[in-house]
Amino acid sequence: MNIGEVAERSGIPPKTIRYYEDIGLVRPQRSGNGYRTFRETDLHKLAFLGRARALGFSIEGCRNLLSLYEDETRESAQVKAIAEEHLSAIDDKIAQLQAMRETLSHLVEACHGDHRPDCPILKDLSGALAGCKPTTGRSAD
Amino acid sequence: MNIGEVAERSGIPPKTIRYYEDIGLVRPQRSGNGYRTFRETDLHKLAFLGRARALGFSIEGCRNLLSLYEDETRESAQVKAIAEEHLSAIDDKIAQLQAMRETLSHLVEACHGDHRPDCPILKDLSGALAGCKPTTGRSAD
DNA sequence: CCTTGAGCTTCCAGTGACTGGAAGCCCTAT
DNA sequence: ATAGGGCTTCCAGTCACTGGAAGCTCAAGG
Repeated sequence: MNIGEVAERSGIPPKTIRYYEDIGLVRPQRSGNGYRTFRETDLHKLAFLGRARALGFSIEGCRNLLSLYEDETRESAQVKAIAEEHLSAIDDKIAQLQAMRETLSHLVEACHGDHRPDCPILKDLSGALAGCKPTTGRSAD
Repeated sequence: MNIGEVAERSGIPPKTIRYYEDIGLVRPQRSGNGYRTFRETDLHKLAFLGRARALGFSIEGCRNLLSLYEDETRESAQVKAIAEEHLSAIDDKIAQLQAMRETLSHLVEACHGDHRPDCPILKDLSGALAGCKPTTGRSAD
């Protein structure tokens, strides 16, 4: 197969496939005219990479998963460890995004969104403490 | 103030502050020796940027927010629009991550994580359909 | 046989938002 | 005079591609 066909069948664009070759994730052969020639196993590998990437694994994670996949002496614990590490990274990201979401959605709700300049979003960004009534001077530090 | 002091007071590292100057987010003055000189307003701006970045706004988003902040003729609707767009981007990311999390956590649960090579995580990545019992011989190809 | 167009090749540059490091100037203290 | 720390600039690297230019190859049509 040429690169166009693997691209279509694996769902990975030609550019990316070339990049994957560059960084040693796949090693297609070459035919006489210099074109890359992919076998079914290459296609399989690329599809594997596509799915791993879709699950958010980094390229290095994919590389490790792929080498475990091809290693018949692997222990599933190794795979699980990689996956668990990634899972916890995902959880961290979700938590971080949810914290942002929390703050931001409150601010958005509080903003009138009209033609006047007053804006609690900008007020917050400029350093005002949210929900802080200007009572008797001494506010939080 | 020199860069070190603003860095400490704004919580933004010197490198990043220089970068922000490069891309035109702040314009500190220069003293005779070539050192950057920051005023309180610069510090304020940097703190603003720090908070906006912490909420996940892109640099361009920050630039827009900052220019609205400094624009007395702004309409809060403009600010709200930026924030809402960002909020929806955050929601998209959260959804995407949660979808990954969902799949991945099922796979991790299903993996024994022992010293044997059998691994549902790799099986899934290699293209097997999840929950597909290999009943009477005819398995997936 | 020639042309045309698609498909392939390589290489270089850019993305976002920094971050690290090198080389060198400035300032203060000893 | 020297040592150090802080400041300056510029260049390169990160991550995972993506776009584009210049040029070769191949199959089909005239």
